[in-house]
Amino acid sequence: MQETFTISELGKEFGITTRAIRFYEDKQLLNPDREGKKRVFNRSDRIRLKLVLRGKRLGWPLEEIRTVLDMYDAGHQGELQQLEYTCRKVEESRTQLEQQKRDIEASMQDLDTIEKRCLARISSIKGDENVA
Amino acid sequence: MQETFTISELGKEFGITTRAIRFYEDKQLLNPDREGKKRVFNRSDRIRLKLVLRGKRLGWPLEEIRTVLDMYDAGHQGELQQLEYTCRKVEESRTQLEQQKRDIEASMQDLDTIEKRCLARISSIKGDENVA
DNA sequence: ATTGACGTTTACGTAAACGTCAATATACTG
DNA sequence: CAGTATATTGACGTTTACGTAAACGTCAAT
Repeated sequence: MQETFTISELGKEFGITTRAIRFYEDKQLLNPDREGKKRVFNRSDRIRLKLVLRGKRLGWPLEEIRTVLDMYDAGHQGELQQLEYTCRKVEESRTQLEQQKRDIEASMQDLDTIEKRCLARISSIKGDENVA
Repeated sequence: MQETFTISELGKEFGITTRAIRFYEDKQLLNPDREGKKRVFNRSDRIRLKLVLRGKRLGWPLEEIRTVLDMYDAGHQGELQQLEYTCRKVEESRTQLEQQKRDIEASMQDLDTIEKRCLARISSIKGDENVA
């Protein structure tokens, strides 16, 4: 595995545009090094980008993704105040994830119902075809 | 439980504005009856609205929510073509939900890690306080 | 008769999350 | 050394999902 990555390498790997990556940096989600003017992403930057995309798949706004990313760092250094704040944020995120999980379960069940109805109707149509 | 609902009743119940509800109607997510010009929502409209909000919590765009809502109806009536199309759409949604579920599990684990680190640091700080 | 609570449509405003140029620099490549 | 590829920073455009008035109708209660 490489040590560093260019912006277009990461774009290709994750199927996003370089514009998007620069936008994430602008929004403080990423903070790559520079060689001259060029961005140089290390492995940790790449992981952060992965986390951004995971957050996106869960429908989180970038602002919220940023606070989660910040929690990763905040766990290491910081004062008591900060650490306790982070703990509360962790709880909030957990609550939200649990809600999303329930929503997924419910949606899955609904999909099952829909599919069963569809398959039943399909086989009834095909059955009629055979009868006719 | 009431038979019908006004727009503001539903807004209050679900904590959204009437503007949002009208917007959902405009985007074909809802189709309430009218008494004169006034919208009259029945129980099924209310359930559709619930489904809309569930979709929103999962981060789906309204357009996608609409196709899911359409699947609920498409299961009942329609021709073979339509039914098979719906089945494929069901599969797509299932795949996406499974991805989201994986993302939630991963996020949960990350939150655990973060919290443990935080609690460890907190107790170490408080411990130092006692020692000092 | 008017006030207040609710409803309507029309229309412009806005924040988020990029897309899409344009102009420019830098690097390697034949 | 010209050409091609890749990078940069603006800056304006676009889509989604509403917010926010404005201007008006309706109906019950004071």
